[in-house]
Amino acid sequence: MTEERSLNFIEEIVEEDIREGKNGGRVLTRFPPEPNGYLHIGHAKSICLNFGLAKEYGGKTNLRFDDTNPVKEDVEYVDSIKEDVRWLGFEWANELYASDYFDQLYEFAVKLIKKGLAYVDDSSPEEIAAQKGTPTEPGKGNEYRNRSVEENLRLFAEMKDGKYPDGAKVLRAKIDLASPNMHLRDPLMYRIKHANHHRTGDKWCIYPMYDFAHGESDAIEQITHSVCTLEFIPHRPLYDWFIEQLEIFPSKQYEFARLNLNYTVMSKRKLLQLVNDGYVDGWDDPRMPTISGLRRRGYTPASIRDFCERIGVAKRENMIEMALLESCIREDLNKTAWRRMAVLDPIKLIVTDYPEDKTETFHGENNPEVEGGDGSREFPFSRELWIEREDFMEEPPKKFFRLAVGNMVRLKSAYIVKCEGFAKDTAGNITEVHCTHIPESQSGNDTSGLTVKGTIHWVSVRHAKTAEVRLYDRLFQVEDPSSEDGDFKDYINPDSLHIIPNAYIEPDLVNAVPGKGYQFIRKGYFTLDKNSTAEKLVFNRTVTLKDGWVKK
RNA sequence: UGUCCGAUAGUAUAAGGGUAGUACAAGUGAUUUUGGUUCAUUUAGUCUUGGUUCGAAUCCAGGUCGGACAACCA
Repeated sequence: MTEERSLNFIEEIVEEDIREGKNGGRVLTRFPPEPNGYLHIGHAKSICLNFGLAKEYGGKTNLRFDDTNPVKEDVEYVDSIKEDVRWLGFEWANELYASDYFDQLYEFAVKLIKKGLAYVDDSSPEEIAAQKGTPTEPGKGNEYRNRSVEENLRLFAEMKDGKYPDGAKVLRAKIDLASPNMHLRDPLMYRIKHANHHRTGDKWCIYPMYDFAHGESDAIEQITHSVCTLEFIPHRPLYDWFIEQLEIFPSKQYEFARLNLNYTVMSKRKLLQLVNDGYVDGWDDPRMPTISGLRRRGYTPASIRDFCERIGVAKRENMIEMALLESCIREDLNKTAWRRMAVLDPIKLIVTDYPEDKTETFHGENNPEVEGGDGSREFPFSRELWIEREDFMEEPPKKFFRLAVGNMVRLKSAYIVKCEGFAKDTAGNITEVHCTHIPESQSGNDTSGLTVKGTIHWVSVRHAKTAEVRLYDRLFQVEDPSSEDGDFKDYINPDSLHIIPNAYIEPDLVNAVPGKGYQFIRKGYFTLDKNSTAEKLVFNRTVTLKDGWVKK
């Protein structure tokens, strides 16, 4: 009865810690975004991991904003991050900010100065970089390194009191300039920034570096498992050094490989460029891999959580195929989306033997995957219908199951029709398809005994409503834009957005509600765009249906 | 030419000294009033060379390949 599920390496660590009674069996994780951009699907992986761990092992998760750089951060981002985490379905135990700890962090720094483990350096950024050496050559010190504790205490206090301009001085940890680990070569702890902070206002003009704030914040909150991405592995010895010297709670850091998705980019810097340079409509453009973009595109929280579950957690670098994400949303929507009919690229079908003034009302299940169909809706049928241009072929290949002269096809939830002919305009474009119908073949009442291979969707011309439909394709033409030569923006897919200004939709679709997924039968899953209005409906295509039909 | 991390089907991820499994993708067939769904089925993998062992994806050693690390960013 026990479902045997394999654990990822972090779950194994947590389980072992619990077994050994570490931290009294307590599990406290945190999700620590910097409020300088919108969350993306890569963050979703981290969110699902951190919150998932806590949920799984009876613990809690803090939401902590790493807001140590006031010039890049903004409340707009704080708000969007909170919205996205909640939308994904997670609730944090505490909403915290690294800036909550600025006083304590300042005391920590003073303590290190007093221990002779930190000093004020007047060097310029260039000088410090030069003195650090390179990964293969050791760095060397400077005269400031030998300042007395008293002088350091005085200077650091003066830094705090605003006596010096930006960049004049920094506080550095005194560790080892010859360490093979660059992060241990006297890393910066504090820098001077006369900047207004979104939380602390003008209280401070010195701000701690991430490396002197993150581990300490974890310790203050008594985070048991501090989970982050691979690039922080070399920082870990530094965090451990601070914890040891400061004698504070020993949070343990564990690193996993960040998510990479093909045909997109996943760095906040690059996403910001796409937004600022106008390549997309904003952070929530449906082509963006941001949480808000996916939401606007029609992805559901459940599908994203499922995706994060399926990609797993490990330490090797990875590049996940977009097909997996699409598989997750299709699986979810297949079970929940209401079926509707819409014609995106119309051509007129005339049922020549159907009276011009007659209208019949047919109905279709909302969702055949649900027991009972999840209810149904009605739609009118008449002599002239819109069908997809691609559902008729003048010269069909062998296994073409749709309309061609002499072929029969089922009009979904209505009649079987037989194609008798078609009409062309002077340019040779097909303008009409002519059919006759089999009256005994009415859906639900079919006594015709006929079986047909194809079923196509349709909308009554006289009753059709219109809507703008936006079709999205991958944002980039190559799997990994960042690894290509030149600028990643050179590889943007020029056809990533195709707008159909006037698609014909069945009447019931005017009742579509925001946030719900609809399957346009045979065409894909769609959802209302945030800019849709009653006067002008706008649908975004979330994802196409899988298409097993390949022309030979 | 330093330190650290990693390497299992196309893509991910399990197997923790004892049958290399799962998902997605791809192929085939069946069902189907969506060429969807569902079901069945096939293809396809342990970076390399040695060693330990009755037995190695797993442990050890060397190599190869990939990645990370030098910002008053996080």
